[in-house]
Amino acid sequence: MRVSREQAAENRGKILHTAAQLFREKGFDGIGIADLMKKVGLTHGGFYGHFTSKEDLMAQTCAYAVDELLAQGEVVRATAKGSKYKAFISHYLSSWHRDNPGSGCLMAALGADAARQSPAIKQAFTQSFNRLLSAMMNLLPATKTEAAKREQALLTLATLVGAQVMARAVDDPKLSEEILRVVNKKLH
Amino acid sequence: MRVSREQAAENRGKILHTAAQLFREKGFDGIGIADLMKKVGLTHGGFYGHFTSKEDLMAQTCAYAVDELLAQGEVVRATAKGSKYKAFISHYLSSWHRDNPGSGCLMAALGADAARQSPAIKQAFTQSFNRLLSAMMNLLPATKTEAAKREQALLTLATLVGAQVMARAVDDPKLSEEILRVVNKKLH
DNA sequence: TAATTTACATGATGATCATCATTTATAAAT
DNA sequence: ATTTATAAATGATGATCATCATGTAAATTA
Repeated sequence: MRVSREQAAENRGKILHTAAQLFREKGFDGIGIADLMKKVGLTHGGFYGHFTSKEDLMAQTCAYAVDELLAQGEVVRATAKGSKYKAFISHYLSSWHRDNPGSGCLMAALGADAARQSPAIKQAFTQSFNRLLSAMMNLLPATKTEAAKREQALLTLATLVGAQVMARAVDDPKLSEEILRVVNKKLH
Repeated sequence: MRVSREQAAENRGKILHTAAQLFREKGFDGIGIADLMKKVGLTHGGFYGHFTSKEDLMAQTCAYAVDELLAQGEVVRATAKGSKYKAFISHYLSSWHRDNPGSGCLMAALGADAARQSPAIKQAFTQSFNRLLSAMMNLLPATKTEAAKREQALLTLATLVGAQVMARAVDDPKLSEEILRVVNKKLH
């Protein structure tokens, strides 16, 4: 049953949005095409009209997830009272972010997965990384040099990603909270 | 064909050692029992005499990998000229470590995977985390308080893990080197 | 030496997976 | 109004997976 052009485009967007969430929640290997499409509200057969393969979807999802993250970041940025940089750090290290990887940082959720994937996906991931890094640099005081901003953004991003990976991996709630709290404190 | 008790024990150890390597290289979902056993030099059927399930192996592998890491850490520690803490950081952020996740840090290789696994595995992972954290604290000057050592170890570990995850995920060799170099510089 | 135990091999099970050929229904084009 | 194009549904394909029942040969025990 054919649908309208706009309906098809909307379906394609839904696949990307749902994939961006499920991949981050369950990993690239943790979700299949059939389950993904069921969540979208379609059957698995229609998938290959929109994407040539699962790998194709994985690559496109990296870019899509960053689009969403940067849009989400604009909101945090607009509502921040004091330093936008510190507001971002606190937001990143929140327990909400820890408990909702599906709408959170791509690096923390899929960085380790991406490292094991094909060159095509690693390339898409690298572009996403560069976009996130640039966004972080823009939160830093304009008085600093570009080189200094880049170094600080790299260091801070590494710390944030590692903290969130560890906070999510451990079972002990107190330990998980401690990781987020201590890193948040040290980063301010 | 039955083998001797010691041969059986050695086989069990080989399974753990190989699993510890392959899981870190390919992720928990990236390697199957049949391929793992083939790498050990046995067939898949023998696996269930040593472990009750793949999940059982995953949990035991977490502890085993840390045993190896701590033994490996003793070597670095013994051969370090100056500060053992800084020697560890440089070793962690080396390109050798980036390119050999199979014998590297458990957190960086499997942290994101562990977050998605069953409580039993997250529990084993948490114990491994605590052991690694203690080992890091022991590298810090004895003059500091336990609380201060713990905070610094947590912060540094987060930064190291995040840096290695990112360095492995990106495709661009120069960018990957930059991440390791900048974080290494900032951490000294 | 004979009996027993058991580590591993073989082969099968059913589940899940990505992918694709075919069909169907409906939007778009004529 | 008729034709054409196509998005999605259906169902099948072969591959891979974890797990297990059974067989076998050799180590252990008696």
